[in-house]
Amino acid sequence: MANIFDVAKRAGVSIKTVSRVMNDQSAVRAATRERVLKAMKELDYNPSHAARELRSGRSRSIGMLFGDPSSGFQSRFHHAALQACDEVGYFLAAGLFDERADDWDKQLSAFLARTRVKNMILVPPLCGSTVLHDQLIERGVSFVLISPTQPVDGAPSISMDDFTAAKEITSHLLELGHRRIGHISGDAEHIATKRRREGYEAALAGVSGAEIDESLIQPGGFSFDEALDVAEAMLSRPDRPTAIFASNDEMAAAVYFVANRLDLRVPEDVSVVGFDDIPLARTIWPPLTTVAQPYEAMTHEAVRKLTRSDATSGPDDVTLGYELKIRQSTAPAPKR
Amino acid sequence: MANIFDVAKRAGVSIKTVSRVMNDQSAVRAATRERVLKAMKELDYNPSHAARELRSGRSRSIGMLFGDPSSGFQSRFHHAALQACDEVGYFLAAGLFDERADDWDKQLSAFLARTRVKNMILVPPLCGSTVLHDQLIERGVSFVLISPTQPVDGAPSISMDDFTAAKEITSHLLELGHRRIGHISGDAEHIATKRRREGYEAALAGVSGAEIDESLIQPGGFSFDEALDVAEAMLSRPDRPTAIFASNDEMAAAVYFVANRLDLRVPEDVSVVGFDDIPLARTIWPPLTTVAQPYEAMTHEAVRKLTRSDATSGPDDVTLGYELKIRQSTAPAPKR
DNA sequence: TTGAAAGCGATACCAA
DNA sequence: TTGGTATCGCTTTCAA
Repeated sequence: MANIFDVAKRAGVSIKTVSRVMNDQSAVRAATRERVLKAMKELDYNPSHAARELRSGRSRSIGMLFGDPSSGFQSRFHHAALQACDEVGYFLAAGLFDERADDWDKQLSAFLARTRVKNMILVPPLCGSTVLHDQLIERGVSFVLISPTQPVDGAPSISMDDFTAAKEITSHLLELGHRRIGHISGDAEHIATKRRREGYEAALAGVSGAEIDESLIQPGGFSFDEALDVAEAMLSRPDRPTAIFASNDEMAAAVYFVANRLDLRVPEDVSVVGFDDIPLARTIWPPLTTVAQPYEAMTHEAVRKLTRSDATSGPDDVTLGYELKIRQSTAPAPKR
Repeated sequence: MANIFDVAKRAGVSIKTVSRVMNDQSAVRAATRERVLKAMKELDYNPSHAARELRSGRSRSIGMLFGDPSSGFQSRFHHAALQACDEVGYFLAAGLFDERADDWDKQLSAFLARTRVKNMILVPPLCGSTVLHDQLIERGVSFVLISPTQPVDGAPSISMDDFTAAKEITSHLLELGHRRIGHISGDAEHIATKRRREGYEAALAGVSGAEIDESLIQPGGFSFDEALDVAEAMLSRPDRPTAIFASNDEMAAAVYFVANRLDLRVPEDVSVVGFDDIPLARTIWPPLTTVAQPYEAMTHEAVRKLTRSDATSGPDDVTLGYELKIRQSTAPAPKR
């Protein structure tokens, strides 16, 4: 495998010039740069990332921590991150992280020590831990938050417009004639929970017959298991809602689950909508109407923020668009 | 961050001795080793993997390629691999791989060039590509196959006992009184497809009334979308089966999907069993009876084979145990 | 059993 | 705009 000396020799320059070309430094004449580039291509040159990392002290990896393995949410981010890192020639250093463990700070230290990453992308639910943020700041690790619980000083955040999306999907339900619409909200600490709930309430506001009923809004912690109980309670009521908006797809799956157990049909007896568009959403019956998060765009933006030297470019906090996926879990409200 | 010199100084030895201790080389007196270990701990020493890699020319990463992002199957392997690599101080280099793309050999070259991995774990469906194997062999990359399509010379393989598991889960159906049991098989090229089908046939053999009906055995390519059509055909027959054994969970989900569309109830009208135990299996309604693959054990074994220097230890091909997960998608056969 | 010195392939400082 | 050379932290060879 060719190294920098081979390239330098072939291009008739010094290794330093080759290095300059690789690192996009300006002080190289265009003609020289071309020669070097050509030599690299001809030799199928690939810089040794070990050597670059060793000498520069900078890691060319971006860290990402994963928790619950069953979350379709995280695997979509993983996929997007792999893509985004590829494109900028970085590596993705994935780590496991058990949020429920006591020694999570040890886990973090070990991860940082092993990988030496200096840049991380934090996705929910981990991105909400202030203790985690403090540790990272203390260790001089930069990070970008995706869909964060709350803003963190000095850390850019990337989100989608949860409020509008929630409002829109709730309006979809209203247009179908639903007036009693339940909401299973997420983890109380997460800002998306609040935004989605607000969107839901905003859609309801002013629609006659669709007044907000606090008892129809219950927390499900973004968890399938937790939502099971909430859905059970909601659907067992004599005045049960004709539609339920779950704050994520896993909780929507829990609603399906309970509906089936109670012999209610989706969407004939109860319409269900979710949020996220994880793979599950199109695999269950009926295919779930939901909001597709811009996983790819969010992750690309995060990687860009972490790798662009002109860190001042663009605003610190970015909000990206979503897509409403109308599938078959919603139908006109049943007559009573 | 402490380096090897700091450790050497503190332990009162040369850096070479520290290196020996790190690399588990025998030629170090026990007392010396202890001193070095103590110094490392006190200084919270973490060797620079960049330096080790650079100098030794060996990559400390194990490569793993991921295809279809929606596969719960792959995300379970990813999780297991992350764990297993952690334990032996290796890194997981994950790569994206589009099997349908024409330039997949370019993708592979790029992956190998960038990461310089010399060890890979190949999981389905990628592990079946002979072209991939040839490329890897040509490039001097060692690999372990998990649940391979077919044996590859010189590459150890790790599988589970597909035959017995399939036989057992089919027997479960027989015990419930089912006699017409459909089978949606997997990708024809994959050996697991064959083994599972054989297990299914073996269970049926000799059970009166449960003779094999070739028209009840149809290929679904391990794919949700493909299985949709097959399930539709099978469940639309006047003499439709009372139970279906799908060769993986995603295809079982497709059976649920179609059953619902046709107004058949699972398990009252048709029992369904799958294979793999992906996260989906317990999230859909009713929870799917399936075979849990030993993801963690398989992956650990693969990592062990790749990292243990005593490569001769143990047989080349290993078969691991599975677990039957009886859930609620199976019920006694309906009377006709 | 231990140590001295060379060198892996880049980057960075200082000169030219 | 370009090049020489020290250097990052470790492993390896050779010698003691």
